[in-house]
Amino acid sequence: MKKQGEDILKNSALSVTASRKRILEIFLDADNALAHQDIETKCADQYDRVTIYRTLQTFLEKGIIHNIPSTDNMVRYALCNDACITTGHHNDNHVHFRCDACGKTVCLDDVNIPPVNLPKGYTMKEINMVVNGICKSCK
Amino acid sequence: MKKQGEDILKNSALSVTASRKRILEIFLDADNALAHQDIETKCADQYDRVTIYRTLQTFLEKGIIHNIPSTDNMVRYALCNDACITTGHHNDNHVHFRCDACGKTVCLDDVNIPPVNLPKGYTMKEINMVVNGICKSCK
DNA sequence: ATTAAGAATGCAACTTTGTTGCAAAAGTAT
DNA sequence: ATACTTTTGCAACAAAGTTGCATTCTTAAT
Repeated sequence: MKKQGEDILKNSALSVTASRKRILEIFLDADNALAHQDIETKCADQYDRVTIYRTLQTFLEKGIIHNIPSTDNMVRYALCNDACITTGHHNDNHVHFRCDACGKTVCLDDVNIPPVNLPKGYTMKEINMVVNGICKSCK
Repeated sequence: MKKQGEDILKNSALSVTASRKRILEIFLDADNALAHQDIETKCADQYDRVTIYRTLQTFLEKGIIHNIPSTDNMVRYALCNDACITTGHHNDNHVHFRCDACGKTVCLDDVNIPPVNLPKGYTMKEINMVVNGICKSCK
C-alpha cells in the first residue's frame, strides 16, 4: 500500500518526485475535498507554494483529481475514483456535498447527477452539482 | 422604468445611493452573470473597488442577487428574479449554464434543478447546478 | 426646509492569492 | 555513469480581497 501514490503517478506518465508523492498522500489520507490552502498548510514548510500550484494543475490535467466549484472563491480538489484513473475515462458524474456545520466538502460517489433537459440550442459538455446542508457526521 | 433600481433598493430597506443604483443598473442591463471584475471594469473609475465589494455583499445578504459557483475562482452574480425579490422567498432553483465558447454564464430560469436523493443522514438546504457546453448563440 | 443620527463611501495600508522567468536540482532513459 | 529532460525553488511581481477610520451622503424627525 505504501506505493499507491507512486503507482498513480506512473500510470499517468508523470515522473515520480517527492512533492507529488506527498501531495497525493495528503489526498489519499483526506476524507474530504481540499483547497489549495489546505494543502499548503499541510506541507508549505516542505514544498514551495508555486510547486503546489503547479502540481495541482498537473494532476487536474492528468485526471488524477477533479475540482469542485464553490461560491467562496475556494476551489476544492478531490481524487478521482480508481476507475477514473485507470481507464482514463472520466466519470465524475457524482454529486458533491458541502456541510454547513463542519465545512467539509465530500464526493457522494453513489449519488449520480440526475439528467436535465436543456432548452433548444444548448449543448451539454459537463455538469456539476453541489448540495449543501448538514452531513451525516454533524447531525 | 428609470426607477427600477431605486425600487429594488427601497423594497430591500436599503438606502438609495449612487453606487448602488449604478451597480443595479449594470445588472439590469446585463444578459449574463457578472463577476466582481466585470463590474469593476464598468465603473471602477466612478466608484471605489472596496465599495463594489461591499455593495455585492449587501445585495447578496438582501437576496437581491445570488451567486453562481465556479471552478475558476471567479464567483459570478446575477439578479434574482422578481418573485424572489418581492416575496423575500428564495427560489433560485434554476440551472446555470456556462458557455465554453463565449464564456458567458446565464440563468436558465425555466430549467428547474431535478430532485436528488441524498444518502441517509444528509439534510439538504441549498442546491446548485452548473452545466457547461455551448449556448444557443454560439452554435 | 433644517438638522441630527446613522449609514455608506473613499482612502490608505495591508494580507492573501496567484503568476512568470530563470537558474539549480532531481528524475529518466540509455 | 552520463546526457537529456522535467521539475523545483526563488524572486519578483500582479491581482484580489480585507480592515479601520475620517469624510460624505441618506434618512427621518422636527
